[in-house]
Amino acid sequence: MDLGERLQVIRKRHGLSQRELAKRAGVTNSTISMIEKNTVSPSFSSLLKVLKGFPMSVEEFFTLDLVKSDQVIFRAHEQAEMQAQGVALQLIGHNIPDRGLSMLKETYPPGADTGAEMIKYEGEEAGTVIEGEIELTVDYKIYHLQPGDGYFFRTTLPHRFRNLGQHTAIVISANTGPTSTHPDQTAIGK
Amino acid sequence: MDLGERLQVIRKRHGLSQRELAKRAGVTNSTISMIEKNTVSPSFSSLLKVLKGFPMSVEEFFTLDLVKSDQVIFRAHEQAEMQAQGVALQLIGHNIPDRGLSMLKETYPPGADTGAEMIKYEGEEAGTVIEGEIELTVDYKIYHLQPGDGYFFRTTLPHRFRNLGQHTAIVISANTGPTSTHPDQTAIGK
DNA sequence: CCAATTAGTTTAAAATATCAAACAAAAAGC
DNA sequence: GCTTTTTGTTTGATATTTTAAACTAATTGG
Repeated sequence: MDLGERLQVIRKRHGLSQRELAKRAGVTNSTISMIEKNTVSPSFSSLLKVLKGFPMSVEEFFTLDLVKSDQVIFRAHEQAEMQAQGVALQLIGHNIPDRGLSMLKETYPPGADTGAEMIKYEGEEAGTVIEGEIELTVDYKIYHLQPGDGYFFRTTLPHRFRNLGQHTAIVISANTGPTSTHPDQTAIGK
Repeated sequence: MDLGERLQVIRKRHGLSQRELAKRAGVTNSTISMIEKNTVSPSFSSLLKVLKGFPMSVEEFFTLDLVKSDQVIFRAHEQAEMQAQGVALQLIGHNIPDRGLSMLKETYPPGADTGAEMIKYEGEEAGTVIEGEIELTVDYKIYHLQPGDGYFFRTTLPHRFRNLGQHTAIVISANTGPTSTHPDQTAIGK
């Protein structure tokens, strides 16, 4: 954070000399000079006085972009950074259309069963198994999911979840669709 | 601009005592005390040191919203529990509009950071912490999430995830929106 | 060209911030 | 209850910033 440079750039942008800014701010010109040269580290009160000379808020002062940059490109840069900073992401579901979102943490005791397959309205559902094992039936095809496995399907297809194992199973799921706006129905409907 | 109050609120939000923050920042506790009581007006260098203790950038510090607003996170105990045929469901987010769905399993090593807050296109994001601790910033408000806690927010708000803890953190998240149709961008963009 | 103005820099007192340590008050253990 | 720990506050010594004024350099105008 080069405070001095920041102040100087902004001051010049306003077309003010050190003395002119100092006068408006109620400080001496030497103060401005030293701050800009980073000879001193101004007190917060002094900084406030100086900014009043523009005038400019503290937030604005610190968030002002000194270099003109393209917003889109800035985003791309941020995105690259994030991956470089060690965040590992596993995409479980992909290619999605339209609709609302609900996320559920589902705990399946041994033997639990969502019951006979049922059809929800237009929507999608994705999920991943956190703990235990789950049997998933979608469109009359049977899948066995273990921790780390994920799934994605259209809720227009008949589906069912069962825990046939000996231990409790935990699934984190999210689903979209008209029913999502009615949590109760969604929950029971699962 | 009540600098003292601002610092105090943010410090407490981070769950730090004056001494603890001082230690991390490399200043004395008396400095923190006096700044918070507005007894002194800290030098910019001191302020920088203090913010490093969080850590937090100056921009973020001054733009952070101090007031509590719309609920963004849903604590473990706040989440609606539902039972359907022996399946325990915890509703984490609710009331959702329209859009597609993507689900991610996100692994945050200690120190991981999604980087500067960024704004995605129209959409929503919900999630829950499976393991470890995560610091979530949404719309310049900070939340600390622990296993069982969940969150929900509009991706039009600037947001950021960080793991400030010593252990790996795992979050299951789902998000909707136009970007969801582009898995790569979505994944990295988080 | 030479004074007069304006620019930014530097210097030694005055004002202020920071540190180290002691203080008070509350919370946590026992 | 009592001690120990943790919290935030205060105080005198030290370090830093701020001022006021002098200084340099460049520019403007006559």
